Amino acid sequence: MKPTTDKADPIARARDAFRARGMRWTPQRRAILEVLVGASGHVTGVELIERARLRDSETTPSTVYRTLDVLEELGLVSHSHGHDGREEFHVWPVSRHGHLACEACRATWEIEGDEALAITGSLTRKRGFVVNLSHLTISGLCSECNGRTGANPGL
Amino acid sequence: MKPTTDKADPIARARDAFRARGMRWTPQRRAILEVLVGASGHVTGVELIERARLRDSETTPSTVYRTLDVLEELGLVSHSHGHDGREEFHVWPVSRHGHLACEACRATWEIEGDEALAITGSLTRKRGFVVNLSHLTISGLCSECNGRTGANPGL
DNA sequence: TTTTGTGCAAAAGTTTTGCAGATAT
DNA sequence: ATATCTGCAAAACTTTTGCACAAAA
Repeated sequence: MKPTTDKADPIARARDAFRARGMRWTPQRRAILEVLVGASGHVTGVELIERARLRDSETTPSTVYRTLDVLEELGLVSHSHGHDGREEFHVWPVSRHGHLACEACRATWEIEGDEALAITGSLTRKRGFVVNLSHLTISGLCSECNGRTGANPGL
Repeated sequence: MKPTTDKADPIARARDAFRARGMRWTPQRRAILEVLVGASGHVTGVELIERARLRDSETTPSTVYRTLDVLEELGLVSHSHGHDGREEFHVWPVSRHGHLACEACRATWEIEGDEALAITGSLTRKRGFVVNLSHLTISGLCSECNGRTGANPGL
């Protein structure tokens, strides 16, 4: 039989992490975590606010951003910035993959497996640098756009 | 003897690019270009505004941002976003290199040569994807910080 | 002279902050 | 009981936009 606290449940782990530091486990924090866990890939601050409101209509922007700060301090979440400059958050990089983004058509693909290894490998070997794959977005031109782009003399 | 228009001068080339498209070459645009060319690495929008003002005190934010848009359309400048979310601009990626950034100590290194090739190579071969190196920042933990970091259970 | 660019001022959009009241422990 | 959170409202900041005037070609 299972214990009431499932050790594999990320939400439960987060709750424990909060409590272990004397911080409180509130409905808002739970809602925000649930959204993050349920999201595949990135979520912007604004999306997070909207989705969290669906679960707890009282959730306000300030709470969301403050919670995200805490989550990031706890190492449970990390954020980067999209091409529009807005923050993009993601939880527990369970699926350790990066992204490939075409600057022309805006399409994206995931980078994982061999490709990921080709990128991280040399840096790890030569520099001892551990790449945070989930934070990685490589941009450029995809094969389709590469043909029909005449611009960018400098790139 | 040299021609009056030095073909190697990036400012002159920019001026020609503008005029070739029926766009005007103004003191403000010149000032902004000079700042960009004179900057090593990235400049944020706000920095650009301040520095351009030193050369032409009349320069306004709107002009700076509008000029940057144009420069980007012309392929003379590209931008990305720093970890604080602000835009970071850089001119003519003459030195085609990416950046490596440690999330803990914030130190950065350049990625070029073999390392750059290791990263771009597989993507080009397998996907025909042309990486925009000058837009690339790989983050993670450097060898020094990697040892002394206990946090980030998920990373 | 005509088209394009600039300055000004206000707006937009995301994220932050202060404070009084509410809540988890 | 009390230290921590939340909501609210206003502010902070960067970037964008509209419009009348100025300047380049």
